[in-house]
Amino acid sequence: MARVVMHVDLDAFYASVEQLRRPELRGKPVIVGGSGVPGERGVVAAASYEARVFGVRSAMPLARARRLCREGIFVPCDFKAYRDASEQVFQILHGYSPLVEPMSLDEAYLDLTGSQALMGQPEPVAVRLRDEVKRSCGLDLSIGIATCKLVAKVASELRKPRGLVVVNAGGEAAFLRPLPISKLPGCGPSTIRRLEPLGVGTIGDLAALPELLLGELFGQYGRLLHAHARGIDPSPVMPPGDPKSISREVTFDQDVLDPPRLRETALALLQDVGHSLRGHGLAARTVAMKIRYYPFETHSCQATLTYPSDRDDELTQAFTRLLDEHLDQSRPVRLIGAGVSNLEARAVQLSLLESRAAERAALDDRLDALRERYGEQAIFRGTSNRPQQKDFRRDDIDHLAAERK
DNA sequence: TCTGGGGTCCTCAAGCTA
DNA sequence: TCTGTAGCTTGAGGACCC
Ligand SMILES: [Mg+2]
Ligand SMILES: [Mg+2]
Repeated sequence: MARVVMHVDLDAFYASVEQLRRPELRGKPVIVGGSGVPGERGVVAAASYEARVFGVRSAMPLARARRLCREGIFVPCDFKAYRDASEQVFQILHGYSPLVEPMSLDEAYLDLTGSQALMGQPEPVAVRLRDEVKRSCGLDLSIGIATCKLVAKVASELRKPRGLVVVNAGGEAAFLRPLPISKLPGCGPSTIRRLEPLGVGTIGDLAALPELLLGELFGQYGRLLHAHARGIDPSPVMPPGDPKSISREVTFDQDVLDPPRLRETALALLQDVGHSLRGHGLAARTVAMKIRYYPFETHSCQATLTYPSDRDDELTQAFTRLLDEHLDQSRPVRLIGAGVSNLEARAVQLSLLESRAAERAALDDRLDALRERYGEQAIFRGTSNRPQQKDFRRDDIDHLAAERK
């Protein structure tokens, strides 16, 4: 049975939240970005549709946005406000499907497969959802509905703002065909640059290329690209899981050539990382440092601990080593960051459970070594029988058990 | 115009080992 | 016993997303 996947995306989210709580900003070109410090280095996080008329776009340096839009109202980011608004919206989303995959504060996939009897046809469901979010949160959103996540996402982006686009089963490839490859999620500047010389401008052009060629050019991603261009994307809607990495970084308003200050800044960031790590009940095996030197050259390095840790002292020790080894003290630093990855659930208390698990793992290693030396059938765990092994004793037992019935 | 911050996933190379 | 290799881990960098 074909799936019913919905992609929901709030329109100009941060800017809309600002206009919602400050009515004087409504109908005006609002540009959200930075932290509000004059002269800071920052980019546009969101622009209201009134500002977009001037050519202002997300990810554009604020300095450029100011030149493009002299009458723009520049507002610093307030993530707490956006998080609060986002939570309200997600409350509503959960009323429409038990399976919601958040992609960011302003975006989510909902799996509506099999909900027709309960909820009705997908399109009227989408209209109700849109109206409910508007009524109770005051925010506009766009919706795409299709048989897979990829096509649903392209659909939701197509008629923003307040768009609703449904792509019926079987119509995926035809829907994508005329669109420029830039609309395909995952197809960014670098991929576009490499496809251009092949004469690929539209998703249809891309779909026409042999899978082998794409595999040759783009490796694993090439095969995915080939499927995506045809509207094929079997990836399931997944509930949120544990984070895979946690990091904090800052770009200085002016480049810094002062090792003690860099160190203090970085260690404060790392403590924040540690705090978040413990908040998630996780421990990290890898500690990482990121540095961006003047003018814009980024380096990263990482070290793996012998065992996972969530303790500031241990993380700090590893991080300090990275800093001492890798910081080039002669170069001005633009950005510094700290992070952890290779995360695992924190061991419960200190002990039994954990040390037993470790013992078991060590035992497995020894058994594997013996098997390598003496053959697969040589040895098994005390409690386990040889799988599939014809063993007359077992046959007898099985036979008796069957007769006893 | 001068390039944020928080993530995810991929690639490639090198070392290790089953 | 030696050799070859497949697969994992680690580390650096890059593309991409919002
Ligand atoms: Mg979005
Ligand atoms: Mg959005």
